Amino acid sequence: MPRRATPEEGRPRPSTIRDVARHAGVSVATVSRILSGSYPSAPATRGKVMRAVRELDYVANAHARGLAGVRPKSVAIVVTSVVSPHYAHVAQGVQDQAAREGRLCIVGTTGGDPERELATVRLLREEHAEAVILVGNMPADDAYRERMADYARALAVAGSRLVLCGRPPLGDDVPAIVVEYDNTGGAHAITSHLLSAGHKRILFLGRRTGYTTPDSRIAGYRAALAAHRVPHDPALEVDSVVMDRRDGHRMMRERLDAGPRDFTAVFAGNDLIAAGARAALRERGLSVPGDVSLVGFDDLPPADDIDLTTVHVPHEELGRTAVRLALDTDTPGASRHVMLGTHIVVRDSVRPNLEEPPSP
Amino acid sequence: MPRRATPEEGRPRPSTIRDVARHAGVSVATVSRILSGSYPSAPATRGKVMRAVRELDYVANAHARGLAGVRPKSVAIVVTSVVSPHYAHVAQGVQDQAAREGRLCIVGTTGGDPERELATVRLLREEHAEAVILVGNMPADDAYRERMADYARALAVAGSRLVLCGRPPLGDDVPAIVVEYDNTGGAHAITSHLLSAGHKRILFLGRRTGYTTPDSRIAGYRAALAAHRVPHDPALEVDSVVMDRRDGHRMMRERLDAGPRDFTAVFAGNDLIAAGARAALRERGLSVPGDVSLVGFDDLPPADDIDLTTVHVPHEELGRTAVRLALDTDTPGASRHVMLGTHIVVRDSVRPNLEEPPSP
DNA sequence: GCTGAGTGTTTAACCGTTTACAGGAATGGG
DNA sequence: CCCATTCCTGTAAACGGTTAAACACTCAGC
Repeated sequence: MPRRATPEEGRPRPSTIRDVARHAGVSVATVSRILSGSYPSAPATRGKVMRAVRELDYVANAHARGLAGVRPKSVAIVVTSVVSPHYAHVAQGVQDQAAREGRLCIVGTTGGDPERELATVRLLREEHAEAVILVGNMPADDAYRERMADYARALAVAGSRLVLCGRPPLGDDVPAIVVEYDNTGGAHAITSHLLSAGHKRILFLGRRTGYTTPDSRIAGYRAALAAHRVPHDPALEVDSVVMDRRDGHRMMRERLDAGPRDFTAVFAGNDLIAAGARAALRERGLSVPGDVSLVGFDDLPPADDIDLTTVHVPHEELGRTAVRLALDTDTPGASRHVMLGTHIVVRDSVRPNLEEPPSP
Repeated sequence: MPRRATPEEGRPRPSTIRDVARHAGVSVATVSRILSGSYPSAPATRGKVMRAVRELDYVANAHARGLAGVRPKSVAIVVTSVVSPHYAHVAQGVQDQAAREGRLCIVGTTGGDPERELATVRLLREEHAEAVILVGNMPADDAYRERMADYARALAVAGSRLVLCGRPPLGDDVPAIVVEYDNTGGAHAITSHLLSAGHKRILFLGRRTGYTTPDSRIAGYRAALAAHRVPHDPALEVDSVVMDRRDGHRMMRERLDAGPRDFTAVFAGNDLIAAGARAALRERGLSVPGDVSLVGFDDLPPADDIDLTTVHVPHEELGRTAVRLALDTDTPGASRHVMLGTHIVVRDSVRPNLEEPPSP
């Protein structure tokens, strides 16, 4: 007999539905039905049961319930890190919506390590969460797509749905939901903003070929240049590896040290890079926006502090939408795809370019 | 017969331990034992089972396992919000340690609402997580203590342990683990730092009576003043309600507008307040540290950006320690209490006070 | 008085694991 | 050659819920 608590040891045991039934003088089935509320019951019985529940401080055992075939009330989100503002905001949106729908939220971090991602998805598969939301930026190669498709199928079998957040869709045959936001459009809009202010030599800080988010942003940058008939100079695109503040500082410092300044504006691939670049500019005696105009992308905390004109990304809405779509049972197996809009936020980091007046 | 999937419908069903057993030609008990690894088994059998597991892509059902009496592999953390840097860092520490020990991490947010906290703890009680870590700042009144004690007892009955992070202990009779950090010591140290630089009129921004964290910080501030025999002027303590950047800006602006400046240094209750105060000072043409010295508390992202001398709080270690202690089964029911140290980080926001040279 | 409909409750099967106990096949000692 | 010992594997009983189906009861209609 695999009883954990033998009768003689006095360790208190959480009260079960059986205890409640006994206490209320009804059967366990009645208690279950009254608690789930999905069945008519006599007011008297209902009262007795509710009183017993209160008196015994009963809470259902989530595992027993899950085992009995009721979808567990939880969604999961997997991010690289919870301290990174973008992920934190998406996670907050997921939390909000999950709480609103009475769900718990499981959070997994991978630190960008595919092995840990695999291990996490495995654990989540065991958990049978309603949805597994993957948010983050991964190289968009075939191996990656294959892996995501595997996740999607495995999770679908376990009754969970996979939601890809801020990643490109996988194809209609893969049972996954995709919630994206418009990187290309945002980059196009803010590049146009700089171009309209007369800037023609715009340094792009943070190219990272093969990664979908930076790729889309630089595509918007190039498209805007083309639309304004401004020649595209590949030498103005600077590669980044980590896309953080330190790297922004490094890129800008190296650029300034490499020779005379050949740009009047800077488009940083995200706000962290912008913050780092701004610091490097100032160290070299260049003011923003006085000497150099600067824009970023993301509209995250540092942006407001340094008065940065940037592209607003609906981080929290991304998370909320992911949960809403995943929990929307109208279209069970369908693979859906939503694209959220972005828009520029004008602060005070751009000035008209006076160095080289537009030739008439 | 409550079968969900009737034979005719082709919806794939996750493979169970029974499928694996059948596939490998052994009994379910053997599979279970081999997978748990806690029992000797013949290499041949082991090979067959592992192959079946691979071929069927089997993962155990966490609910069935939990129900069968195995402690679920998950810890939970409850915070006000995941976008707030302090909580985010603590959560990151929890994540790290949890992942290191092969655990999943459930995160709940309350938005500071006691009702949501209650609801979350309830849901977590159902979940039977190994540990429930509560981090945050709540009014330290009797009602609150009573509620925490209730949580602790209820969770203990469900087999979970309550960990209070950055909150004061509840007493030895309550089965809770407490992980604190030294607010008073840090505030004392950084106030001394200002005093040593010759500042005697130090404005404290962010008093919030009744809340333990601000209370401890202001206690350190007062103690340092006393230790240096500098008179304590209550008019130099400014109350805050929300303790964020905006409020720091407001407090400083109102103070500067209210009359002539009667302080040479500012001790902000946290780095966000410091950032806001710094912005307000600059708007009034006062430079930091040229005209006014400024220090904060927490050592979170804005601090580095604005070169703020502040008190470092071991956020992530707080989270890691919480998990470690909770999972340490050497001392099962014991209520433990750990206090982590803090130390000041000197950057460039303090200058010696020249306005009023120390009288000899 | 009997049937039938309509309520409200109970009985019992089932979810997928773990594990105490029983059982069977080698192995070795006498 | 028999029996004790060791080693592995199988059987079956929990774990704590949900729910289809059977059942009891009340009351209306004929």
